[in-house]
Amino acid sequence: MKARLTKLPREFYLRPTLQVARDLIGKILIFNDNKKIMSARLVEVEAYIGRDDPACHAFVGKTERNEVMFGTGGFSYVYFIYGMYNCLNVVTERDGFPAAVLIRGAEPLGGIESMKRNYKNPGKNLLTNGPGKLCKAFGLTREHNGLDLTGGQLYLADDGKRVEKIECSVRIGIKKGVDKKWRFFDPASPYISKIIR
DNA sequence: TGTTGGATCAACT
DNA sequence: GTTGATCCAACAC
Repeated sequence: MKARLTKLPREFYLRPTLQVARDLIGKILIFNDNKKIMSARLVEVEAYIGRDDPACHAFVGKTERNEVMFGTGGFSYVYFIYGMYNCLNVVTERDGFPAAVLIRGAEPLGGIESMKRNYKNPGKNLLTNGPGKLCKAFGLTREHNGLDLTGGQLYLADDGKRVEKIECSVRIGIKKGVDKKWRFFDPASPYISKIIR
């Protein structure tokens, strides 16, 4: 726990999306909301690559909503879905290439009390084993769209810990492009949203 | 200007 | 296993 955190540099996000997605497993997501700092270790992500991915928001072209995905990597893309939930994405690759990594699941590390307060409905359910829940726990909304992940408010870091095994599978909850195995997760974690191969 | 459907979650049966 | 909650953006007219 005393391991030194290294904030991921811009270059990390500018690499091929699938590589970034795989490397994000085991990294730490940190969010500073002016009061408390919350952090969680990523255990599940999915890649969305505009060019040949019909499930990606950017597939149909650039719009006001997905604008950030077309920009330079290393920015947040938060969108609202199903009228109730936000999902957090990390934009990847260079300017003009639309791609992002959806954060689906994470293990809470710090600021758990803040997460519970944000979530309001503690219950026996896990706080962060799903994209919508994760955003609710962190208090992320569309207001956090387009944040620079190399800044101080929202960013990702490496604590030097290596995940023993990373598995991949088809993505979840989409209806197009389901043949692509672009979901990466840590099979040893209880915080993955679902087990599929 | 109106309609429709979505990268979800939780509460039911 | 199925369904309701509920907002925004894309598309058709």
